[in-house]
Amino acid sequence: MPVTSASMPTKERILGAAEELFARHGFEGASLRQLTSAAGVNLAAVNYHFGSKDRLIEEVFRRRLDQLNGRRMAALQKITGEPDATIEDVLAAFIVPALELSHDGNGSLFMRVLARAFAEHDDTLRKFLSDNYGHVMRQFTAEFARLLPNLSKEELYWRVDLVTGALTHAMSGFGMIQRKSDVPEHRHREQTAEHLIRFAAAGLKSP
Amino acid sequence: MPVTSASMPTKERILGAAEELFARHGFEGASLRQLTSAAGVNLAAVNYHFGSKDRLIEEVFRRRLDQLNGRRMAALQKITGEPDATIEDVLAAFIVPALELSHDGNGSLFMRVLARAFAEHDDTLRKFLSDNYGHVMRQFTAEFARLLPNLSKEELYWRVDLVTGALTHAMSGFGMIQRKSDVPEHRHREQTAEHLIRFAAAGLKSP
DNA sequence: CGTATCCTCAAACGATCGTTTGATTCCTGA
DNA sequence: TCAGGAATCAAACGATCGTTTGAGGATACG
Repeated sequence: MPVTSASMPTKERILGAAEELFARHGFEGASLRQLTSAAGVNLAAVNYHFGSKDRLIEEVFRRRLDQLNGRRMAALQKITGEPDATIEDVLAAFIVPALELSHDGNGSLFMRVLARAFAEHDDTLRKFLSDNYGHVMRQFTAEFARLLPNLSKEELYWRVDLVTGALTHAMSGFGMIQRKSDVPEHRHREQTAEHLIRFAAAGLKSP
Repeated sequence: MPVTSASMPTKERILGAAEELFARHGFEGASLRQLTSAAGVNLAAVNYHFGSKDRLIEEVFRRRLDQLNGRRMAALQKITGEPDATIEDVLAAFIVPALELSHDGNGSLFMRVLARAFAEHDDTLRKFLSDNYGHVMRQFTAEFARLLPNLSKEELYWRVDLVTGALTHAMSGFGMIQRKSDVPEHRHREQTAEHLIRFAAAGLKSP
């Protein structure tokens, strides 16, 4: 199934509408009829281009996570060499790419989709995410382990999990992450990153 | 302990099955036919006893939150008088009742339902929770503000929100909260509380 | 031009959804 | 004992779900 230039707009429009409606109403709550109507395409287009609703869901994740986790891994790579890297550096490698995504186009909607994926305990979806992107979390956890040698493995998993929960919660839009009108966007993003990193670092390093 | 039992009244059996299926498949994902079948009651029983599916959802929350937030407020009340209360004390008042619920009957399933409610941005459900239980979070936030006078209001909301996210995430069962077989349950609950409180306190008090 | 391929479209498929109905059974109070 | 409300039941309601179909339009290449 070659991707022609004519088919690309339709696929992109479906993915965009899917991201928004999945964020707003959940995977089961958003119907293909709502979705294709919002995208301005025919109902059958989803099954034609993606095969099924489940495969569409996977593509929504793939489109954002390939980029997001690519940037995360690239940022982490620069640190692993440095002998004087800090917890804050590793956290920045994890958080900053997500904040860049949040302020780029409809990326913030995707963070809400991601939060839903955590809340869903759907095995198929969890396996898909684990298979394709589990290595990223493992890599970051390994780096945290290197920088926190005093922590037992159990204690480390605990804290990484708590940090993950806090960040997912915050970045999916529950939090106070709202830019004041007199603060330029890139400055706001820096401030948000500082907040999250300071909080998470304190939790990780707690005695 | 089974979620439902033939000896229980119909309303209780429905509520138990609803809690389990809402936790597992979400509010839209769990159908009344699955639900009533699991509860061993007739399909029409939900609409007869609760009026509608939405009202059933509210009752699932009310049954647990009345008890949970009652205990939280009682615990907080004991602290507000004490002049030498600590952040850790306030966090304990918030966390320990939730952990007691998690280890009591099917309370842990309810924490997953609660996590879903956070992920859903459904306005009706959020308004219901805010109207009925919003005063609890406001009371705790006020107490944090008293014990952290250096923090700006904005900074405080930030950190309280991050703590909420971490705890919701952890207590809904993603985390490593699994008791080892050689640790008695009440001791495991104490250890879990210590973990959560230490992490959250460090985040709240971070410089 | 003709034809092969990609794509779109309206329509329909069977399944399942939340809800309602009306009859029937159960149980209690007088 | 028996009347009457409470509770349960099978069945059906209209609506909506994800998916499939087959015809027709669009486009590129010989």
